Amino acid sequence: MEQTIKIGKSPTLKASCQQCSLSNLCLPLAVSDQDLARLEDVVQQGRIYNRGDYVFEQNAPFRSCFAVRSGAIKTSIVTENGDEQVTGFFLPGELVGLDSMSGTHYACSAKALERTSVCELPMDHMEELTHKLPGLQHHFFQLMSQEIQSSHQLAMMLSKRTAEERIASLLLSLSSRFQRRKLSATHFNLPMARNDIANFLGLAVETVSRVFTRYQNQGLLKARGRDVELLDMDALHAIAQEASDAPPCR
Amino acid sequence: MEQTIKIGKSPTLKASCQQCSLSNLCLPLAVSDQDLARLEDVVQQGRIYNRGDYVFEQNAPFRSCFAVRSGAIKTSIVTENGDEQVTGFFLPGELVGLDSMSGTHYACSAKALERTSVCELPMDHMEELTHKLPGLQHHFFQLMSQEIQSSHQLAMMLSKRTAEERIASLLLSLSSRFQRRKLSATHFNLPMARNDIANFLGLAVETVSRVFTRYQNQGLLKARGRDVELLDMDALHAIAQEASDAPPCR
DNA sequence: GTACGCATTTGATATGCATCAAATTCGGCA
DNA sequence: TGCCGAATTTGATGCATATCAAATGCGTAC
Repeated sequence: MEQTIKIGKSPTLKASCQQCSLSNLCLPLAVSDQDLARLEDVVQQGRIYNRGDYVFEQNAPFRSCFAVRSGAIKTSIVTENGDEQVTGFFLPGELVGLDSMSGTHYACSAKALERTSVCELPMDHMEELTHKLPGLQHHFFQLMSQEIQSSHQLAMMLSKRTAEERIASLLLSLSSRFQRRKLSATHFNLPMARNDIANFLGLAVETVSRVFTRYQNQGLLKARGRDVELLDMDALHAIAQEASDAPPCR
Repeated sequence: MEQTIKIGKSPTLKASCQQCSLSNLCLPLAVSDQDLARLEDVVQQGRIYNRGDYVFEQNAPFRSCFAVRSGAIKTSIVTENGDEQVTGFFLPGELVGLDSMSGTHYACSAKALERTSVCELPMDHMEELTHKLPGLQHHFFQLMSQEIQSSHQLAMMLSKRTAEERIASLLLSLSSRFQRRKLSATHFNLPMARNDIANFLGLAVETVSRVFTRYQNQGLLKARGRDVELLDMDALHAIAQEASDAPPCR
């Protein structure tokens, strides 16, 4: 079936970063007004993808990174033997594709989790621009560095944390990212399926489901499908950070 | 005891990247000769650390990244509750500290695993330089992107692979990195303790030890302490990549 | 050379989570 | 509105690996 209406192929417009409500997330004041104008010459706005559409696929020739305007994207890598690892979820104001800048082909696939609009950043042009604008260059260094950090955090979770801790952490991460966008920090819709959560956190779907119900029984949250309400942020924070109640030092 | 002879504090010399045997790893031909000269004005060479010394510590003010000249470095992050995650091992020709460029303080600690010499790259000066040299900027983007990728690979390992697969992968990774430096790909000394391996791979020390002896019994390798000889690279590759012998598709 | 402490190995047991199986609910579409 | 496949939930069982415990080996300093 899958009647993919490829609006993504519609003519792209010159972006208007100045008026974008996300500009302070996407490119936090890194650039002056006249720099913004130059940026807009390079950035292409208006690509829209439906749920399940690929923004780009692993091993396709690398051209661009993408800034999420609305919706949500998940990235994942697939090994030869076919198993997949979800490497990240990207919400509005966040930049997808930085891990592919070292090669000629995309290192992961990026799939729209819901109807999603993005701005395209052709990286050859962007690199020219970052070369001219030190602030923008610095900003890109920061973004990439942050992504390394968050990936290290993920590694920490995967190797040291229990299922409950991982899920609490993810919920709190999403919460704070919604909050950054002036949305509710306690009541939101998960953009991803349980399956994606499980894969991302290195758990089985069943385990994720069980933890959700457990949390619900404990009154920490209320969840109906993807609709989630965090009822006890303090408890969740406590769970997310606790490892052992043992003495603080090794 | 720990009679730390802080040679690291000795006067640093202007680097001579041109004559460095690692320059093709560290900065692969990214820059012309005259650019190299400028690079050498910024890079400081000659810091030496003894085993166990910190090159930098988590939460200390961020200033510099470090290129390994000889020896080996491990990086790790520590959470409030005190547990540690080794996030990487760095061998000669590799660059440490890229994950800290997004903040004002180091995001991890870097510890010398053996007697180690590094070149210091003060990042404020480096950013001026990358700004002037597009090739160098591009190179830095590549390095950072690679680190994101490898961190994603680590995440994949931690969440999807068995203990045997993880260890085979690490050994092969080290092997190919030694080979890049024209050293033996099959016979080398592990720069890190079993403990570090275990932590990095999200395993218990005992498990690492057991897998080593199992591999030894199967004739895949010979290991006496840190001295390792890989006897059957093909088998190790097979183990590292196999997940299921099931049908190739999901 | 010898002794100490730490790293590594080996063994026995416990457990968190995966896996298998099946019921239930949800969401999209006719 | 009602149906169908997919997503989610719930239950029962097994296993890979952690954990606990202890022996052995090794490097280092005296």
